[in-house]
Amino acid sequence: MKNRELKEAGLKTTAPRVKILQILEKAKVRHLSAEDIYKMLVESGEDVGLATVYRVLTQFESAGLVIRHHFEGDSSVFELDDGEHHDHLVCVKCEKIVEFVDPIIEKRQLSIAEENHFRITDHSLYIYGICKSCNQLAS
Amino acid sequence: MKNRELKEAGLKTTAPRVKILQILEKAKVRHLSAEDIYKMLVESGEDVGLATVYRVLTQFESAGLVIRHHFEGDSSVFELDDGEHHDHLVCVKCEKIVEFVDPIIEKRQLSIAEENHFRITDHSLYIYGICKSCNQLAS
DNA sequence: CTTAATGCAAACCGTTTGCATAGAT
DNA sequence: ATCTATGCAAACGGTTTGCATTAAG
Repeated sequence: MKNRELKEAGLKTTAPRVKILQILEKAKVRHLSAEDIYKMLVESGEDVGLATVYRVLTQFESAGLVIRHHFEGDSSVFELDDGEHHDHLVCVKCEKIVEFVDPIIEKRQLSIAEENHFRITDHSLYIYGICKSCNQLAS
Repeated sequence: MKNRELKEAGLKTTAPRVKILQILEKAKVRHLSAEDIYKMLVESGEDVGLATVYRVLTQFESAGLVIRHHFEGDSSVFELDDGEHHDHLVCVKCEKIVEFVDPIIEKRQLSIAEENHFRITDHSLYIYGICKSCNQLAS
């Protein structure tokens, strides 16, 4: 039941919120834009406005249910926050995304912030490259 | 003379291009938005349109004179590309930016790409936080 | 019943583009 | 003289907001 998670986040149980949470949990792709989610809702016959999708995602973000990424480029993408921080390795050809965590990098980041007297709030590390399969296709 | 750099980049020597290049080279702040640059131009009495600032910056980017960053906030910022790679520590309050290079992180990134069979092309690491002075202002 | 959430359309904001004019070679 | 660059204003695309309506508790 999604109701539980919403309640705990202090959000009323409404159709759009439940639906969006379901989509985020069940989608085969982990990183979705507001537009992606909106389209999925429309396709599954839901009557939800794009504005609501944005509002809900923003609320989810504040509630810690979701993480918003500002990928280089146009729109933001959202992914479920399962509490496990990770960074991203992105294939610039096929857009495949591999998530990873590297304790050494994490530690160094903390040290760097500390050395510069910053109270760290967040960080984003994206490594861009070409994945194995794209690499094999002569380009 | 800026003419040389422009020529080498295959760009005609025009007043807006020369002026913008000068600003990027001389500004006390290394990372500037298009709007920042536009304001500086206007303040120094230049008759340049914002659209031109964007066009010129985009050309500079293609020419490798400048690097465009998409930080967390709204707009993009530009900095001179002096060929020295570095990452960024960004204050989310006052937007102060500290540049750094960490050899350990650099090395780990290579390993991670390799482990995942990615041929690395690029990467970006932004650490977001609150700097000392902003931290002291009770918020 | 009371107050918060939604849909719609309009507003926003950074950035881009079309077009007629000014400027570089 | 030729062809690119510029300024202006309008267009754009993602995101936010105002407001009347609907629904949750």
